[in-house]
Amino acid sequence: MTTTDSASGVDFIREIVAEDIKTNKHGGKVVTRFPPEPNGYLHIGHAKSICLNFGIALENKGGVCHLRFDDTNPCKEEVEYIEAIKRDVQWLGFDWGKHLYYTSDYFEKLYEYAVQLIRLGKAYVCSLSADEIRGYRGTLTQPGKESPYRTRSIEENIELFKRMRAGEFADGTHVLRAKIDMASPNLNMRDPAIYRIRRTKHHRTGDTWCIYPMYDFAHCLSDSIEGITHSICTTEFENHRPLYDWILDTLGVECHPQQIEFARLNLSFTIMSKRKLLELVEEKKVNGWDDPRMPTISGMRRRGYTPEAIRNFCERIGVAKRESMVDIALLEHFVREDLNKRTLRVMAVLHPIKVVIDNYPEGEVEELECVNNPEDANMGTRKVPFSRVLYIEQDDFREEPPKKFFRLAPGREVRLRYAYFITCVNVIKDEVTGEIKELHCTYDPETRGGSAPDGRKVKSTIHWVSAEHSIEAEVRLYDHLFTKADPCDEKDETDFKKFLNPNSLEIVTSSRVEPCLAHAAPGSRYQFERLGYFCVDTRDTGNKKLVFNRTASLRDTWAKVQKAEGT
RNA sequence: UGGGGAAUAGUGUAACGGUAGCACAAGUGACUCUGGAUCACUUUGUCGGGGUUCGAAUCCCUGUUCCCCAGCCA
Repeated sequence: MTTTDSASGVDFIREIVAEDIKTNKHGGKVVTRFPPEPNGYLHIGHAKSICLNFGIALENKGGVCHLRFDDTNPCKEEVEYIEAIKRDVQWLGFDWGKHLYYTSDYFEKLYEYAVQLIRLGKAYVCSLSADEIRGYRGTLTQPGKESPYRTRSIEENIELFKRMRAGEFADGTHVLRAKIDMASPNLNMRDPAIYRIRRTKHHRTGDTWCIYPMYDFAHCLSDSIEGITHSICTTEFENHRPLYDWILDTLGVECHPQQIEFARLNLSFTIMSKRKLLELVEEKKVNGWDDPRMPTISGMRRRGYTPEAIRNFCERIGVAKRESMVDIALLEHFVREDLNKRTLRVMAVLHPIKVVIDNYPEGEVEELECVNNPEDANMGTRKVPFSRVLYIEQDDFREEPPKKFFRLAPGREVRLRYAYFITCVNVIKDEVTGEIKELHCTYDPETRGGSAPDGRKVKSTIHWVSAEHSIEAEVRLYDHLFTKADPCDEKDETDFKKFLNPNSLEIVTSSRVEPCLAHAAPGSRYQFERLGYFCVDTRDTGNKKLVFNRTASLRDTWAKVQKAEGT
């Protein structure tokens, strides 16, 4: 695990933690938690939080990080999400050990805390409707009005709250509210609701409860119950901290964790809102939560990302409070960096064009030795069959080569990687359409393996496969999900879908890959030489079908040249 | 015209009164049997205006801009 505190300073949260350890604030303990709501899949923004929370626990002796499902709203939560979240955290490389918790496990305790709050005269049952409560709340600039139910006696409140629990009231008829200050400039302190009635089956507690605690009430107390020392969350909860502290102080609990806020991750050309991601899934704009175009952990895993790459990314982006938008190129950099070191190189031709080597003996096949990974000699070599009829990439041939195009062209000699120098001698076209059907070339037998005894050089090396021996595969090329760096930067909340990239998925159906890929394991990763990093799709690869997902393309200087020349 | 936060190269993030650094991106060159990788070099920055100080990204004053909050969501 890479948790090296690189050259310069640590982030402000780690600074606080270090200081607290030094001053023995929590008896020297460090207990953090990652508290997802099981209402969707985890995304790269969650990965940042996971790396932070588990990372801090790992870096400090005796540190622990809990995984706690914040399941206080049964309307939105499902078991499927719980399983997915656990899988994703584990896959990222983190271990909560025995510290797996659910807020719903604390429902009884939380109920008792609520009763205690009532006894203290600090909570009351309010029978205003939701609309009325909103009206009484006031506005950002005007104070709210006190609810007429605010003065109910403690006894009456306890009785009513009991009856709420007993299911005597319909949804929405009553709510338990903290009695704080309707004139507070912080709207969260204007007698926030802390329990509501919801006759919804809970995915874990079933029909046991018909009242459920609100986040503000449940979260701080769950932290306290678990002995959390540092409760790290995102900046939108900063306004909630006074309430977090008020509840714990008012109840006088022994453990009062410190809430610390950091800025959530924004990544260019994608979105990070669980709600919006759900929308894409439900409206079939993508093929599920694990669609390789999604910024979800499961999507990235299916796309071929490695946990190491994601962790390195999370470490590099840092932790701070300012709102920011990280360039998705940085994420892509870290996958390439990791995959470059670890993947087997193979040859695959995405858009094949037939090449006949005129002077190569018909029927002959030779096995040529290819390096598996030039970055790592330990990965060895493999044999790849070569024969008279080959496929090369359409892009690697130009009948009329532009300037700076180094690849194959009529009369030009190039190297077939690990094979021979070939020279294009003829171009066969369809008489009607003019489409290039096949290329005829000659090879130089002296250049076997890829180098010329006479020392002559070629400008380019291209990849190839033997027509007869190669196998067919489907290759899925992905591009950014959105065409706009910040798709949510619009007045209208629904506008983000206008910027969905229509070309985010390109399916190439008749690619030809090296025979060694015939039994490639689902999920295994490769570099297709000169093209990019690809992995075998775990969902759609079957007996008859081989499907590859492009994780990331290789850096392409030629594409840059073309772009610069405007061709 | 309430309250809470935040402003450092194109992007992200350090520097905690003492040389503004790192990564990505961009550019140049070297090398190369991947136009990959690698290596070297380069461009670009402290939100504005005042002040304190020998010295300010850092401290003070002031202005500006951006983000969050009026769910019985989290």
